Amino acid sequence: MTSDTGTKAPRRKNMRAEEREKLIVTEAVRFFAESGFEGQTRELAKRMGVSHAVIYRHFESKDALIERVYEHVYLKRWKPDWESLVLDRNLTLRQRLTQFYVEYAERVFDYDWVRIFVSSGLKSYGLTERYLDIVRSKIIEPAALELRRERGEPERTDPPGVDELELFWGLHGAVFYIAIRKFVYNMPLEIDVEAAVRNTVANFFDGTLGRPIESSLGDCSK
Amino acid sequence: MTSDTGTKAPRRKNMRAEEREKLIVTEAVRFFAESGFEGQTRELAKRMGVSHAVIYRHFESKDALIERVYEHVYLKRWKPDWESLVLDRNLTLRQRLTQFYVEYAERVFDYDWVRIFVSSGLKSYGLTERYLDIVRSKIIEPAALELRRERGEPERTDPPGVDELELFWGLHGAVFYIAIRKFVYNMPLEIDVEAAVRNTVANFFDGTLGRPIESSLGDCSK
DNA sequence: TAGATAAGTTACCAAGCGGTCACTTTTGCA
DNA sequence: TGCAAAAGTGACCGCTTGGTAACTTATCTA
Repeated sequence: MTSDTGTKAPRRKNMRAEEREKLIVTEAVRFFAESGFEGQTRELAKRMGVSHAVIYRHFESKDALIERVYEHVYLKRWKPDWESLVLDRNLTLRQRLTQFYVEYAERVFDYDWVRIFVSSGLKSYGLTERYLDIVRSKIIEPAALELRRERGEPERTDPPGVDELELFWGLHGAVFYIAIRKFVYNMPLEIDVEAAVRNTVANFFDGTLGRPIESSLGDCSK
Repeated sequence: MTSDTGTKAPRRKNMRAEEREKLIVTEAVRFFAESGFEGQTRELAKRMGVSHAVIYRHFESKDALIERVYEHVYLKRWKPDWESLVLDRNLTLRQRLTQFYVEYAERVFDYDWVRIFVSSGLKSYGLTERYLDIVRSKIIEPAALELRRERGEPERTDPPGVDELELFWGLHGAVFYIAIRKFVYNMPLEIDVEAAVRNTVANFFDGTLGRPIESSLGDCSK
């Protein structure tokens, strides 16, 4: 019956533990992004063409797997360069934030990331809080301080007040909402994401009344 | 054993169907907002001090109940006045949008509404899409057309282009993100919501550079 | 190449869950 | 006051689901 040429050909390929674990995490990211964390391990296993017991050979529990998914999705995407970018006084604050948000959107605005982020916010394992702490301390606060200078205010060293922070949370929200519309609300975005981000930052600085409507190519690099 | 005074006192109170249904929906709204739609009917019933079969006497299925929750949460909160408010040329566009978003936030920014809205976005029953259609056609598009006039552009009748719409989606996002931070990400908002909304709208019109940082009392009524 | 070890499978458990049904209790009304 | 209809209960069904264990198959190495 078997048509192989004498050498016992394995019907099934085994993967090395490490490789399989990686694959499980990768698949799980996409899977949980689609189904939410209620998605069943059997379904996930089926996607990999494997029995669901395999998952439990490599992960202690479903929760342990979810933990790994978090790590993979959150921590791996933060670019430490961004922290110095915001402080780089060779550029205007507007240039810095434009570049930051364009790069940020590039790395973070995808189906998996956005949905898992929002899902876990609803579940509140405390992970979104931790992530947003990073955003605040590395981006929002520094930007608020830089704005003082940009505006030519006298040098001060006191930490930014609530209103100064709120301002930049507002920008962050406007940008992030682009991703929410696309990946959570499933609204068709007729403009490409980069252009949307550029426009959002531009409008943040200039205001609506001070600025003509730009084409989607929106240029604010200078 | 029974200490009542002779008249057969009912051990259990029955509710009228209509009243019970209302109570179930009310409780379900809060319950699903907390637990997501995976929350069990037994748990929900326990909160009402009732067996879970009661739910199935009044609702065909869990899905039917969820449907009712949607209705209750979404449709009941839209104020038709808003549609004419946006068009009211006795006010500046800035005044109109400030008032709209302040009222909108007042009605819509609560734990139940925001979480159910986002949850159902992730599940995509198509309901968020329908809701956002209302926002677009009643607020975003009219506002975009009014802005042309505000800017003193020559009268035109063509529908607003993508970029004109994007601009106002940006404002909407910045405002809504306030609610997301508070009820989804569970971030402590140190500023009151109305002030945050006012500041967001003000910044939308003036831009950051053109405007001093305001105190949380942020006044932009004139 | 034998056999130890790692990877994968099948069958199963026990708890959870949506939903139903026969029954009891309450209540409105003739 | 008595009784039929409405409201509520508890036990049960069957499917799902996370998790386990005994077994089979592949792979690495002495």
